[in-house]
Amino acid sequence: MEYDFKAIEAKWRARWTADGTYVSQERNDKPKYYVLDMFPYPSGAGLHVGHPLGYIASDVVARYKRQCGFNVLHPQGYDSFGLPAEQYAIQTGQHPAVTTEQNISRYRSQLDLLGFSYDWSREVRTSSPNYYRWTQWIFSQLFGHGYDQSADQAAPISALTDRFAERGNADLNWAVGEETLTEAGELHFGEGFEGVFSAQQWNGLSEKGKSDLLMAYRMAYLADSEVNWCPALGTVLANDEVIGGLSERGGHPVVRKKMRQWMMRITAYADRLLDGLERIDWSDSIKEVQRNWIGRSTGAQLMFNIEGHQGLNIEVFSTRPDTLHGASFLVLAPEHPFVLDITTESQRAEVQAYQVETAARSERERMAGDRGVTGCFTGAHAAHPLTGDLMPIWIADYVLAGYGTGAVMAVPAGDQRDWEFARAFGLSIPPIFEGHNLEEGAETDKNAVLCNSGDWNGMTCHKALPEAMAFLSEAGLAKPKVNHRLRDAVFSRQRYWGEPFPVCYVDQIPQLIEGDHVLLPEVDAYLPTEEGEPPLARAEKWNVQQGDRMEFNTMPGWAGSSWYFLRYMDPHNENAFCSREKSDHWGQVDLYIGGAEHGTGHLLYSRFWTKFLFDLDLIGFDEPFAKMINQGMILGRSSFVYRIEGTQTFVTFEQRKSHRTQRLHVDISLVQNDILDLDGFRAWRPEFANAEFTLNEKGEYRCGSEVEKMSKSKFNVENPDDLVERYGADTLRCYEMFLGPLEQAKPWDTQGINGVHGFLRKLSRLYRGADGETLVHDGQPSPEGERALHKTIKKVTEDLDRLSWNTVVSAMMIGVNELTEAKAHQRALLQPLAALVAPYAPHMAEELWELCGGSGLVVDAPWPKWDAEKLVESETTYPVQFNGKVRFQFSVPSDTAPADVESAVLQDERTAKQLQGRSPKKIIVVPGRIINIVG
RNA sequence: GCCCGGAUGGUGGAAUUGGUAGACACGACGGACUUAAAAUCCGUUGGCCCAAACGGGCCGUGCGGGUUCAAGUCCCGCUCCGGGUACCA
Repeated sequence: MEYDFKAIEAKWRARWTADGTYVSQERNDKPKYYVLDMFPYPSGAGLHVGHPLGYIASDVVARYKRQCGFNVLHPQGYDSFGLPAEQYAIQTGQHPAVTTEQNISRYRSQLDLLGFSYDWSREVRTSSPNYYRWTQWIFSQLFGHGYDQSADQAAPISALTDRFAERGNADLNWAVGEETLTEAGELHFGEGFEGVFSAQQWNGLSEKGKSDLLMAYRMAYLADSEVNWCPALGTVLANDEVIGGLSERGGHPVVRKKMRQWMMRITAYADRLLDGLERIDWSDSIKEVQRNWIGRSTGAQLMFNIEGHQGLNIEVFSTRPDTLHGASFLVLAPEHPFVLDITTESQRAEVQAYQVETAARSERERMAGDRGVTGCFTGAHAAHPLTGDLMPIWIADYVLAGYGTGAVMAVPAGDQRDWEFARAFGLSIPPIFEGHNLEEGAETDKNAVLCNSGDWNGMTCHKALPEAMAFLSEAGLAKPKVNHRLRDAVFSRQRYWGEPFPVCYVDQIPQLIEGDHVLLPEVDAYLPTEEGEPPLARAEKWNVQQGDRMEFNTMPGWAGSSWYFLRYMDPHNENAFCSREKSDHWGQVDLYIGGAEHGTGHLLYSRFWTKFLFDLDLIGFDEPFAKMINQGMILGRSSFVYRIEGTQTFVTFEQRKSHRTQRLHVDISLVQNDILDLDGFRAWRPEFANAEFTLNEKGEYRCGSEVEKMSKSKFNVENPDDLVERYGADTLRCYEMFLGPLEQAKPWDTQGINGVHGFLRKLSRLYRGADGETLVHDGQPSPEGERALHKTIKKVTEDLDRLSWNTVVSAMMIGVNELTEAKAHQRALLQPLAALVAPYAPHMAEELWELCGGSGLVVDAPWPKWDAEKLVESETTYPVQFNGKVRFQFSVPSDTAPADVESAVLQDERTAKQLQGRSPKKIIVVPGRIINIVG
C-alpha cells in the first residue's frame, strides 16, 4: 500500500510517547509560547467531530511555534466536576468519580488517536484532590480579602479589623455589600448599628457580630439574597447558568428565592473587568457580551421629596438628567420598600393586590407573557425638583427592584416605555423636543434639540447632558452615579460532585479550616437529606469537624475552571497552587481557543480570579488570556428517507413530491454521497426489514439532506474514530482545518474528505512510488520546483501567522500539485516540504522526514524559510484594463520601470485596437499588479 | 427592540493594503484504464449571447444609490439570515 496511514500513525505515536517528545520544560534559551484549549467536560457521549476542531487548530499552532523556535506549553486536562455525572449517580448509584474516570479514559483514547502534541504530564482534573485543594485555598484567600476602592485592589481583611479596632470605619472606602446599604446609601449593619461606627463600638461587638459585619466586606461572603433556585436540580444557579428563566443544563424552570448562600464579590472588579477588555485581543462580539453583562451606565442619582412625607425622599437613577424638564411622574418597583408607606388609604387595596399579582408571576412568565402595560397609582405625589410641580407616583413591574434604586423618573417624551405607560394610563407627556411628534412615540435620539427646558433650550441632548449634570450637582439636587448591571455571583451549590468548602461553623460563625485538607466524603446517596440539607450532610463522621458543623454546600462548576490555566504551569506543586517562578516563566496564555458559549461565565470568572490573584501579588499579570479565538460550531448534515404514508414503501428523493410522504431521519452511516445502502437500511431497524424502495432513473435511492445541529436523535453524529479508521488522523486533521474559517459555524460534510485524503496520498507519492520504492534523490532541483516550494513556504508561513488555518491547506495542495508537475523528487525540496506540512499532518511528516534522512524528529525541524530570490520570475504578466475592463495580458521583463511599462504597452498593437484611434486620457500602472488605460 | 456577525457558482469556501472575482476542494458531466467495480489519470464546469471553429461580447459577489482610473472590499440607505441579550431607567 502506497500510503499505509494506519501503520505510519501507530509507529510515530509510539515513538513520541517513548521519547517523551511533548513533555515541556521551563527553559530560558527560547521564548515561551503558551497555547491552550478550553478543557472539556468529559461527558458520557464521547467526542464528535465538532470537539476536535479547536484542538486541531491549537495543535497546529503549537507545532508551528515549536518549529519556529519557541518553547511551547500546550497542555490538556478535564473539567471533571459537574452535574451530568451526579445526575447519573442519582439514577444509578454509580459514584460520580467512577463515571468520570470512565469518561476521561474514553476521551483520552479518542484524543490520542488524533496525534495531539499535548504534554500529558501536566494533565489537570478539577475533581482530583491534588487540584481542588488549591481551588479551596483560593477560596480561603477570597474569604480573607476585601476590596479597597481607594487603592483599587484587593486587601486583607486583617487590615480592616486592625483599622476598625483603632478608629472604626470612618473614611473607609472598601467595596461593601449592597444588602448592607440603605436606600439612601448609608451603611446599615443591623439593629442600632448604622453608618459610621467607632473603634469602641467595634470592639464591643460579639464575635458573631464582628463576623456578620465583616461579611459585608469579604470577597467571598455569606449573604441572604435572592438567588435562582432550580427545584428540579435541587440547587441554586448563577445568573449565567440561567437562560430565559430556565436552567442552562436540562432546561428546568428556575424561580427566585431568598437563601443564605456563599457569594463572590465580582462587582468589586466591575470597572477593571471592563477596562481590561481594551488590552486583550478577543473578538468584538465576546467583548461586547462582557460589556453588556457588566452593564456599566453613568448618570445621576436624583432626589424627589414626597408630598406630605417629611424627610422621606425617593432616590432615582437616571442616565438622562438632561430630560429632567420632561419628567411627569415617578414609577417604583412593586417591591420598593417605600410603597406601602406612601400609598394613600383609597389606593391601598389596589396597590397591595398589584404587589401580590407581581410576586406571583415568575420570572419566566414575565418573560414569556404578554407585554401589556400594567401598573397602579399609589395616590402619593412627589415634587419636581426644578419646578415643584406635583408628579404622581405609580408602581409597575417594568421597573426592576434589583437595578439602580428600584425607582425611575418617567420622561414619557424621551423614553419609549415611559411613553407607553403614560399613554396607557392617561398621564401627561410634556413636550421637550423641538419638532417632535409625540403621537408617534418617544424621541430617543441624543441629537434631538431640547425645548421647554429652561437654560437648556436649543441645545442638543449631547450638549445639554454635561450641563445638566453640572447644574444639578451644584444645586445639590443630584450626585453623579455609576451603576452596573453585574451582580455578585452565587458560589454555593446544593450538590455532591463539587469542591467542598474548607469551612465549618463554630457557634454559627463560619471559620476556615486551615491545615487539614477537606476532602469530598463518601455518602450513601446523592440526594438532599430529609431535612433538605445538601447531600454532604449525609456524610456522617465528616459532617462534623473539630466538634462543629461543616459547610454542606459545594462550589459551582466554574470554581475549578477559573484558574486551571495556572495549574498547568506547575501541576505537581504541593506547596502552592502555582509557584511565582513558574507563572512568571510561562505568563499569560498567548492563544486560547474554545467555544464562544462561555462569554458571561467561565471567561468572566477566570478574569476575575486572575485579577484577584494579581492583586495578592501571587501572579504577575491580571488578564489570563492575551488572545482568544472562538471556533464555530460544526453542524451535522442529516439524511432523510421518504416513506409513503401508511406503507413501508420508500420513494427516492426525486419522487418524494408525487406521493404523500413522511420524512424520516436515517442514520448517516447508511448513506454515501446521498445514496442509501438498501440492505443496510433494512437491517438497521426491525420495522424497516420489509421496506420496499422506489428508485430513481439510475436505479439508486437518493436521500434528502438538511444541515442541523449534531445530535444522536438526528442520527447525524460523525464520530472522529470512524473517520480516523477510514482515512487516518492526518486526513481528519487537514480536513477539519480545510472546512472553512475556524470561527465560522459550518456544516460537516464528509464528501469533501476524499479530496484532502487524495492530497496526502499525492504528497506521499512525491517521496515514494506505488511499490513503496523511494523516489527521493540528491539531484539539482529545477527552478520550477524551487519556485513552487518557496512560494508554498511563504504562503503557509504568512497564513499561519495570521491564523488562517483553512487557506494553509489550500496552499499546501497547490504546492504539492505544482511539485508533482515539476517532478520534484529532489531531497533539497522534499526535506523542507516535510517540515512544512508537519503541523497539519504530523505522522506523515515524520515518515517523510525520516525517508529524506532528516535528523531527529520533524517536530523539532526548524521551520523552513523562503528565499525571495527563488520567487522572482523573469517576466511579469500584467492584465491590461481599458476603462476598468480587462482586455488582454501583457508581459514585460520583471525589472521594467513603470514608466517603461507604460510606453511599452502603448506601443502594443492590441492597445491601438482597443483605443480605436482615441488617445488615452490617463494610464495607471500599479507595479507588479495591473495596468489600467482610460480613454 | 438593542448589540455583534454574516450574505460570493450546484456545495464548502478564496480574493490579506481598493488592483484579473470564483483560488483550493467537493459534486456533476464527458473521457482513458478495467470483464466489471474500486482506485487512479485527463478534460469541461458562474449565467447569457455571437461563432462551424479559433475566438469574442455582455451580465455577475443580497437590494438601491454614491466615491474612484479601478469596488466583493470604502461611504450612505435598505432587505434577509445567524448568534447574543433584554422591561437596565
